[in-house]
Amino acid sequence: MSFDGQLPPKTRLLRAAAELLANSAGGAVSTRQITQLAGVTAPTLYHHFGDKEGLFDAVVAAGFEEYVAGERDFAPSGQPLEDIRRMWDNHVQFGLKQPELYLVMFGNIRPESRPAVVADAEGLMEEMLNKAAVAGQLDVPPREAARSILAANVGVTLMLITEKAPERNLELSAMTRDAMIFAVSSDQAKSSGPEASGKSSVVVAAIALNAALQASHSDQLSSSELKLFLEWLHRISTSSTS
Amino acid sequence: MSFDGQLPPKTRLLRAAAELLANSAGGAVSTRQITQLAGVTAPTLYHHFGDKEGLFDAVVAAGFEEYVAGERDFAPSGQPLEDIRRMWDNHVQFGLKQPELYLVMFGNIRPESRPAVVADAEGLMEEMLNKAAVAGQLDVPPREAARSILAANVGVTLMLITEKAPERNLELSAMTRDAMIFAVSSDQAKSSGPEASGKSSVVVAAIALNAALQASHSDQLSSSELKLFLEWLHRISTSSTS
DNA sequence: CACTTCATATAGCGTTGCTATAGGTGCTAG
DNA sequence: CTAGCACCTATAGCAACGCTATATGAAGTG
Repeated sequence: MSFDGQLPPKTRLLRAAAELLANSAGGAVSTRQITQLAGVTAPTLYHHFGDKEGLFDAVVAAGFEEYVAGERDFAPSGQPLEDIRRMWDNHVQFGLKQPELYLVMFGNIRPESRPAVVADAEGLMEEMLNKAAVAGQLDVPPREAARSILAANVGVTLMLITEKAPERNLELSAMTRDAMIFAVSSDQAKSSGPEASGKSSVVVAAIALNAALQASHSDQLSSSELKLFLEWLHRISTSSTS
Repeated sequence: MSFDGQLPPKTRLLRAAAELLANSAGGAVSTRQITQLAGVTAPTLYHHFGDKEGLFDAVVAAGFEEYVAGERDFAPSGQPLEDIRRMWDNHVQFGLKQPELYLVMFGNIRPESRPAVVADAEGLMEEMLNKAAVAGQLDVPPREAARSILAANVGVTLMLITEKAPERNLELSAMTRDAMIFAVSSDQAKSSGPEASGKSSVVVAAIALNAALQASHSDQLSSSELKLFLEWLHRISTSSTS
């Protein structure tokens, strides 16, 4: 698993860094690890990339290409807002598939220094939202809408990454996504789009009862009865109308 | 500006770390800086906090106290959803006022390791949302709503932190906030808004659910389950609890 | 061949987080 | 009073870190 091949040292460094980053379960990656895996010594790294951060920026740039490629693959749909939905999902998928790379791109942020990648991602989304605006489906200027949606998108992705894979609840993403898209949509788009949250009053009432029961300690049911009762309540509460 | 006073070394270390962290424009803070400012040598730090991360956790814990205190100061309003709105704004304000501390708390995340502070913040918000659910103002289970809102809240705050102060657009926060709260609100809360009396009790909720269940034909429970469920519901509805 | 330019290596600087070991301090027991 | 015993802190230093001053090799050009 070494990159001592015939490739130029610059490429070997990039690949070594990317691989170590991907497998570095949260821990830091040292320049010595990278140069050793690349079969190169330290000055070579600094000759080509200036810094450790320069190298990581290059890795991020490569990762961003992949990200953008994924975003652009979804575009044929005639409905811009549907495309935004797919951009959101693609963003989340990218983050979950390469969490370490994602954290370098959108996570480790420093105040007052705006990573270029964020601005690019924002531009990408704004571009798409522009089409929606042209079609009269937007209720908010595209730039503001893009910033808002992207902020929520990043927040959700970061939260999902911190969860262990088996218990990841993608419902969180879907719900937040629809909420944001709905919020920037014009009335026209709202009525025609995927039917607004048609939650039945049953669900609302069940949720309310569930919360009320847990707040007050009713003694009308035995503990075993209550347990089963709450389980059913939960089933009703979470019956999503998709 | 040194903490060589009569305070115990543990306290001096905490204050020194907090101060250096607050003024470290994104750069790393070394243990040597901290111990020097605290007027203490290295082993003292490791005796009290185990390692550097332990110290930072302690600083975060202190910062979290402040955060929670801010969140709890807004609570008297009888309208839970309005309180959620204030929690959101307080969260953003906290992040902007102490960006470095905020980044340590919610930023530098490692995959598959959930910082305790996030879980706590989530619990705080869920608690408040529970009240909204009791009042029948929620369209989504409180836990899911809390996770979703908090995720967006963190995303927005991180995005605002990366912007230079003079050009920060708080409209981004307000817009995203309202979108998220609107999305989890029940129709009742949406339309009536301030009207809804927060007097809903277990009994009222049970009655509402009973009526709703009989009006619609939910298929989440089998017929036998439903029968027993309704019987229990009746028992709760007719109870004379406080 | 002389000369420049680019790319890589040797060796080491200063700093980092952390610790093995020892010494000082204040307590209670005899 | 003193012996012992925790508790706390300091001296000194290790291994690993990011990075670089300097030197060596390879390749192209006059």
